[in-house]
Amino acid sequence: MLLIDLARTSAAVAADSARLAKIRHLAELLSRVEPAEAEIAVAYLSGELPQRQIGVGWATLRDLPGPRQIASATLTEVDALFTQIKTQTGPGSQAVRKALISDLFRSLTSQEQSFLLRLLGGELRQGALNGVMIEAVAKAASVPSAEVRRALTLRGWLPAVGAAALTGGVEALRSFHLEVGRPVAPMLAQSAPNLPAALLKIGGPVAFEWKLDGIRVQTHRSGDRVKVFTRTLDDITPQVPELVDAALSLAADDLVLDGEVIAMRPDGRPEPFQVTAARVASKLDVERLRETTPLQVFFFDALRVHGKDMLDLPDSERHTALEQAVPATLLIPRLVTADAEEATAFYTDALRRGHEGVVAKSPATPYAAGRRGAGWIKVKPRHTLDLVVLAAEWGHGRRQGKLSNLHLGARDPHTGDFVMLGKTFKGLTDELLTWQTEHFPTLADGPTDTAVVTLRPELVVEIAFDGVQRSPRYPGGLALRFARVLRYRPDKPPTEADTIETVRSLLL
DNA sequence: TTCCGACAGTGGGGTCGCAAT
DNA sequence: ATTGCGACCCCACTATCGGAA
Repeated sequence: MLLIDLARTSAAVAADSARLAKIRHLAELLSRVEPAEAEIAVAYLSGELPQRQIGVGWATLRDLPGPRQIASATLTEVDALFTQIKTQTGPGSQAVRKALISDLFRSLTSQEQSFLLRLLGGELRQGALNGVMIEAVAKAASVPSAEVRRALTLRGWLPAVGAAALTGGVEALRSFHLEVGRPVAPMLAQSAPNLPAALLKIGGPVAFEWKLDGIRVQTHRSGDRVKVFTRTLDDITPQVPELVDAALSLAADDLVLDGEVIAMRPDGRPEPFQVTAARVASKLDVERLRETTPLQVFFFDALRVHGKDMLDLPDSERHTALEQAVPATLLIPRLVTADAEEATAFYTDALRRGHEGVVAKSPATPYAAGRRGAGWIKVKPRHTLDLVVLAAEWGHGRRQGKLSNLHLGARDPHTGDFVMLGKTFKGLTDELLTWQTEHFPTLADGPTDTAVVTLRPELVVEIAFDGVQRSPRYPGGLALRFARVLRYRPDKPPTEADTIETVRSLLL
């Protein structure tokens, strides 16, 4: 199949806003792809590469050659080139990558170029990713989408599942099993603003567990072989030897566990997320890091114990099996209750100990991997501050032509100036975006046709955020975590905005 | 007819390892 | 030695479609 076929389909998908129409376009193409190219087609049209990453980003994609008129590139050829690019390494490799990409682009039409630019840039922007592609695969292969979903849960990689469905139908999909050593799509949580809301969503008794601010880890053990995967199914086994040891210390030797790994201080309080993230990302001298920044693992779910798959069992049964297989020191604290007061005490205790919050779980739900079902609901405290808008950036994609990303500042009471604490584009409605775009030019302190439009510090905005972290980037050495807009405060003058000292006092 | 679950999109800060400067 | 880049860790929120109620 030709790349231009995919590029045309992608354009048609982007042009139709209805999901069912997108699915029709995708299914039409998938139903005529050769078996050998099925995985490539499913990958490209859902924004992935069969190679996952090939070391090419936006910087490499700048200043590429112009298009030609005739489309001739096949999927197989492009895929082979991407594999070649991925294998480049060592001095000079970046230049080779760039040369290979340039050669490819010289042979492409403008429609093919546009498609690959978005694909390699990681922003397909056709309104169809995994969720829509699952339906398209099901339609093209004439199989129920539930079968595709089930296989995807167990395999964790849609291009492989899609290719299996297209070439082998339901039978091929049913051959996917939980395989020890191969990661499963992790179950994700929804969020609720507070405990009562979480209790209400689930109803009946609820299992509450501490939410630790660390890194999600899926741990597989078969005999003396252990593998550890992140939320995005990347293998981090070499970086977490403590976790490998913990898994090997268990009596059960055929298991898959879900948990969180986190760096703990000697006094038992958790390190800030930055410390855990740096530790887990480090690949050099892990043995030394093990002493300076030890990791601890806390398991909260069991997908397989003693060789028995438990994904379809209710949470309460999985947890019973977990308790039997894992000592209490390796378990996340958990309380099952229907009582709001007990739940509140558990929550405040978790926060007092420095943790992020709690996750409320329905004892009845199976391990619904890969979907944010209502089975798990996270609850975290929310802080707010009144900050000053220092600048705004022009948006991209559906925010093209709108002033979007806000630069936020806190007041310095000594100088009267404002100290930048980060940016946010979250929480803005279309109405607010339109208002900003019309109103901000009247506040502009300079040109408005630049990427960043500087404003006079006159507008106060109420911002919600999860916490304060140390920043090497901003002048105050502080940044807000997960900042989002709640509302503008035209009633409040900037001289009454919150101060940098208030923000600093939140860094504990 | 209305409601609501699922999905895609829009990006945020921090950190690492590697290659280039 | 420092900078730029790609990748990946954490993540909130809104708009939209279309099936469920």
